[in-house]
Amino acid sequence: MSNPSAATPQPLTPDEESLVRALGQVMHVLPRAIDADMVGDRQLPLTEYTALMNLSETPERRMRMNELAALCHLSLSGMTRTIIRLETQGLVRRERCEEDARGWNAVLTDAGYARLQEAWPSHLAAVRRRFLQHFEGFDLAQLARAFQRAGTAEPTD
Amino acid sequence: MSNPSAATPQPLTPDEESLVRALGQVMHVLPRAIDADMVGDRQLPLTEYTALMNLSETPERRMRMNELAALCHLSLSGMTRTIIRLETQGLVRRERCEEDARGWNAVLTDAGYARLQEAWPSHLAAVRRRFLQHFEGFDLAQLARAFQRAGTAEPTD
DNA sequence: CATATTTGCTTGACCAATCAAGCGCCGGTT
DNA sequence: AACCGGCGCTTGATTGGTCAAGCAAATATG
Repeated sequence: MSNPSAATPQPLTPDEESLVRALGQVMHVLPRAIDADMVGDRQLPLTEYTALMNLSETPERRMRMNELAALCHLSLSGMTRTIIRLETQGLVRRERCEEDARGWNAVLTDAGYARLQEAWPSHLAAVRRRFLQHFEGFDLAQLARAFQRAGTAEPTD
Repeated sequence: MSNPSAATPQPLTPDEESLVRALGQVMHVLPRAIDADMVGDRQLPLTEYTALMNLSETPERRMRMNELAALCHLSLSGMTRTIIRLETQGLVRRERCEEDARGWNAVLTDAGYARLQEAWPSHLAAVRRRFLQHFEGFDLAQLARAFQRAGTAEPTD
């Protein structure tokens, strides 16, 4: 009767339950909404924006595919494909890596930088309006730390 | 010079910045991690689990495709396809709707209910371990309200 | 009451992501 | 210096979702 392996575990409290449901909703709605904003506004999908942005934050505006993929939360092959899309638009160029001929650098072109500058305010506004706005009065640093912990996935086992 | 339409908007504060980045990480990592836990543990992908769960919470264990799609954060066609997958496993059955012959009800079978019972603790544990755990000490109700606001997407315009 | 419009759902075409396999290049071993 | 396992990236196949078109039942309209 009190066999722990057969026992039904404690269910979530109502507050936990609503938080989990609300997070589910946000995870579904937010990226799509922001992407739609940016496409509608500047014709630049969120994935491509993210790639350009990460490149721009680097001193030489270039990065190895490896590292860029990680920063964009994309698999390596997903990153390859995104960069190809950007390359055909002339926003990025690929160069063989000097110190390792297997590697490639994605390099932000001037056109790419200009496109980013143009799209940046739109992204900023979307993030503010659709997300940050709803957290006024919260301790954002504390929240950020909690999310960083949750975002650091331990392997499944 | 002070032309507002040409002015660069205020960038995010460092705290805002890290919160946004951390949320991006979470949105990418969490669903995959929980899905992987459940598939590894119980062979039941998160999408299918969610459908079963929503059906089970209804008095007659049945629901119109419409409503179920909304609760599962899925498009209607995505829902159709998920239900078809569940149907071939015998976890769900489809019945014509009595009061409107265009409509269908997805009905949770006994096998489906059993499967859900079996998978439920695994889902619960994953949610606790990967998410809720990191928010001990937070005002969860307040957080939930903020996420509910953020999850209620106003149309893009 | 016949016809047009709308509604509920499925189907087809597509797309962006993933995983797995492949291809060169690297670097250590003998 | 020839080999060989590992690494960086791309390519091919598949998947799970979306949107748009289709179909049948329902409802509104003349």
